[in-house]
Amino acid sequence: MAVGSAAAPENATTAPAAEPRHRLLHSGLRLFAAQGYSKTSTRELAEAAGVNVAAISYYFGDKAGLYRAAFCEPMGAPEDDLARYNGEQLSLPEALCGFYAGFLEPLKQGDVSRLCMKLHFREMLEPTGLWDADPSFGIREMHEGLLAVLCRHLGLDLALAAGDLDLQRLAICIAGLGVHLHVGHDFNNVLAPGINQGEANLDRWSERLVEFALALVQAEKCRRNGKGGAAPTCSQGALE
Amino acid sequence: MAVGSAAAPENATTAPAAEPRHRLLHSGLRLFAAQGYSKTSTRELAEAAGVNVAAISYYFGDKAGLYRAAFCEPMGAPEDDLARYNGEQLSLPEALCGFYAGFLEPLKQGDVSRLCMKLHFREMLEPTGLWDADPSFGIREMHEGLLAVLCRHLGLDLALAAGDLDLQRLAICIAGLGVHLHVGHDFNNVLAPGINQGEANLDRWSERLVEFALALVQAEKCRRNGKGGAAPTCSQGALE
DNA sequence: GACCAAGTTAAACAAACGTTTGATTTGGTC
DNA sequence: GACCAAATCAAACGTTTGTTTAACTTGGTC
Repeated sequence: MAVGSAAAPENATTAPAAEPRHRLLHSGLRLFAAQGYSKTSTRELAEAAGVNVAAISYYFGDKAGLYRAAFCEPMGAPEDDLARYNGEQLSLPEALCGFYAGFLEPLKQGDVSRLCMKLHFREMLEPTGLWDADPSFGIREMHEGLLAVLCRHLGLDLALAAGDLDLQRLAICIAGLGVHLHVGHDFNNVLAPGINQGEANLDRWSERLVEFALALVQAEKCRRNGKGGAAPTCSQGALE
Repeated sequence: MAVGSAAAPENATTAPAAEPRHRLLHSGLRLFAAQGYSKTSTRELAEAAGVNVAAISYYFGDKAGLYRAAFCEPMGAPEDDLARYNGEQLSLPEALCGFYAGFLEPLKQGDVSRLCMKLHFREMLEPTGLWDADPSFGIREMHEGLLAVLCRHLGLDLALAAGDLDLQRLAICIAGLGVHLHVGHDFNNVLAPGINQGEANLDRWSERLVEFALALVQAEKCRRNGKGGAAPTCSQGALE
């Protein structure tokens, strides 16, 4: 008799520890992140977890259920991340530092968090529809939080931000620096060996990213002040 | 009787047009880029191309051969890209403009080039070993070309670049802006609708990216001049 | 018309896939 | 010891996978 993924042996009388479930979750995170959903077979998942194949459907319904669980469960609330950089009273460097902390902390915390990040960014190239279904990993919230921070420090109206494609480009580039840290992680390690290894280097990443992001904001601010009303098409960006 | 992927009907007497081969190459590019290697079946590929399944092994040996061909064939020589920004006489803005042109031109040229790019960046997250095997898409050459440009304009010794992790970080970030344009392409289109559509917007991307990259270089230059020999650990970056 | 190699086809192949089954073990209750 | 639900298992299920086969069509040569 199969158990739904929501219920399950959590509510056992003496908590006999649903370790098979946890082991599956862990091997799922590891294997899905490393080789993708399709390339990972149920038997491979079960063997890596040291459990029987049937345990997958028993605990998670099916393979997709395990993927969903591995994708969603090991993650903190998104409000935590948002609060770290979207506080009204924060200075721009502080806000950016908090923003990039969301990218760097998973790298410090070890494999589990890093693989979880990798699993999420994989969905960028190969969407399985989990982005929309799961509100917990809100990339849209992240983007709009970043827009709010930028508007506040550039003296722009947040209500007009959506149509201001140059502001959007700035936000995309600032976020892109953080994203590339993960997407290109393994690759960067080959190009510049050791650049992601050790807490010292990660702290150095944090410093540089904040400095670089500040430079981007500054460049955008200068551009906006510099051109005034001179150029014909201005803050709107041609839409063709 | 199977035909090797190298030989094949090119050398037919009257050139009866190996359109099945070309059609397979095209549907392979499209489907592999959209859903990945494993999620794409040979029957799906054949049906999309309007040919028989056996044509895959006939023209490409096997599924992996088709992937390899779709990955490598539709690409120009890498020296073209390199020459665009690594010329000794180029100013920094010119060099950066040439650098980002390599990212933006595929977006202008339509679906085929864009999908080809997507197929390549997918390998970042899910390496199939084609990076090393195929020297044509040299990301390493791109990175080192960029390092050369930066050294030239920052007044640094290229021979010391490899160990200068802060310079490496700068190069990674500059490249990351271009990479994120593709990796986050579909996503950015949702966050900021229309931002990648139309030649006008792509030209605007080019302007901004060059400005932003210049700002990054400037920030790094300031940092290096500002600290002088004051700070204990300097341009080397701790390796722990 | 015989002949040939290139190209194309439907059908079949073994292997791997995700999932389900029914029996068995486990640990606690009465 | 009887009883039960939760948990685990090896074995089998039907499907889909990548690949191969052998028959067949085509177009040009002698």
